[in-house]
Amino acid sequence: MTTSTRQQFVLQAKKLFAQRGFYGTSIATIANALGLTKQALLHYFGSKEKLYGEVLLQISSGLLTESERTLKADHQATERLSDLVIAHYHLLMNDDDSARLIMRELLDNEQRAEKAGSWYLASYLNALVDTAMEIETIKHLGRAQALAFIYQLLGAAHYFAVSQPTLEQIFGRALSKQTRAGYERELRNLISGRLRPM
Amino acid sequence: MTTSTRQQFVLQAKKLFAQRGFYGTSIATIANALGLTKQALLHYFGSKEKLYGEVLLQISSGLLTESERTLKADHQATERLSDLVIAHYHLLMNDDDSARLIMRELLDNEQRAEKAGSWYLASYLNALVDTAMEIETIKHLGRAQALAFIYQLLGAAHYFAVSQPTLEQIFGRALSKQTRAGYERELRNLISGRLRPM
DNA sequence: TACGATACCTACCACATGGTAAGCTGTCAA
DNA sequence: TTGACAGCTTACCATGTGGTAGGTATCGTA
Repeated sequence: MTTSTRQQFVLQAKKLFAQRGFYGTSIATIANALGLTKQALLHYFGSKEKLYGEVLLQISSGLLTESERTLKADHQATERLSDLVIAHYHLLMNDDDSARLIMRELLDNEQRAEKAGSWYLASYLNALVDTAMEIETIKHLGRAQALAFIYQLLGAAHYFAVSQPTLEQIFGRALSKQTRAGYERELRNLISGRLRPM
Repeated sequence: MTTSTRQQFVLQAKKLFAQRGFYGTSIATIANALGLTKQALLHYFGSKEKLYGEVLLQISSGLLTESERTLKADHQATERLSDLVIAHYHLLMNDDDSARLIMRELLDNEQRAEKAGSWYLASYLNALVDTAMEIETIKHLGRAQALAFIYQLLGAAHYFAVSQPTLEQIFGRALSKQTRAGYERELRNLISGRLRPM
């Protein structure tokens, strides 16, 4: 199966935007990576911003549908929450371009309020907080506190996903690999530890 | 007390680099913000890269000395770890330019391996892991697992610090403020929950 | 008073950038 | 057979970029 040229542009752009950021990536670079000229790119997308928007859109809808799948499972709230976070973690680890791009979007959000950065996070966060509020240990603390808890878990996952190259640079291949191997378990420990009655 | 022009450049650059990233910020913009021309900037720093390096250096040494202060307290390892993480959290929240810039550095690390991104993290992480290894609950899991745990805490702090504008955009002023207010407590809950014997 | 250094400035440059205009080529429906 | 359109191309352009060269004004010091 051959991917359409248009889609190839989106994929290539995603990779490069994730690596070097929006300003650090020229449309010429993207196009040349596909053996085309930047005018071909402009032919499809009209402008750099629009291409970027398309990339964001695809990432967001991808994450959204992926997470909806996990949301359907009807375990206990405690388990479900744990599963959701872990699923999110794996998603980010398996698609580090997305992970990086979202993180960048988080940073740039003030400036170029593409606002597409909020989208997926918004609905996703709400779903997670709802789930957390079903749990006794959390419920009585109120929604703001539940959000804080959820956000810590996402942060723990996302930050790690984005840090792989740095960690390898600091600690070397061996230790960082080992850490990666045990990260999910540690994440579960963190969650279950917090959710046990105090 | 008046800050030297040179130092004003560093501060202004820090702010702009944090907001728009390295490529998104031109030296002309930085200089104009101080009512000077870019040649004045080049006079002091020679090149954009060097200015950036200086910014990173100051941030790193700032965080380093700040954290060393906290490291000296001779509580129990458990408390000390908690205090260290909380201190780090406050640091990032009070200096969000630093928080953002470091996060960007984490993302760009592969590319422009300024490597100054590792610096502070390296020694800091090691100190934290050492502390964690003094705790029974963690010790027997080994160093890699301890690192995972530590990294989750830092992620929880750093990710949140960097997300303020986005969160406000999603949840509005009221709830996000409330969440911010309870975040430290929740962070403590997370840590103590994990450190209790299973 | 002369000298050198510091702190800037104007002028300039080569090059990369995002984008426009216009054209060429193949496909496919009328 | 023609005409429209998709999918590109070359040519071109205005603007912004980091950086160089060379100047001027100010000031502490010999």
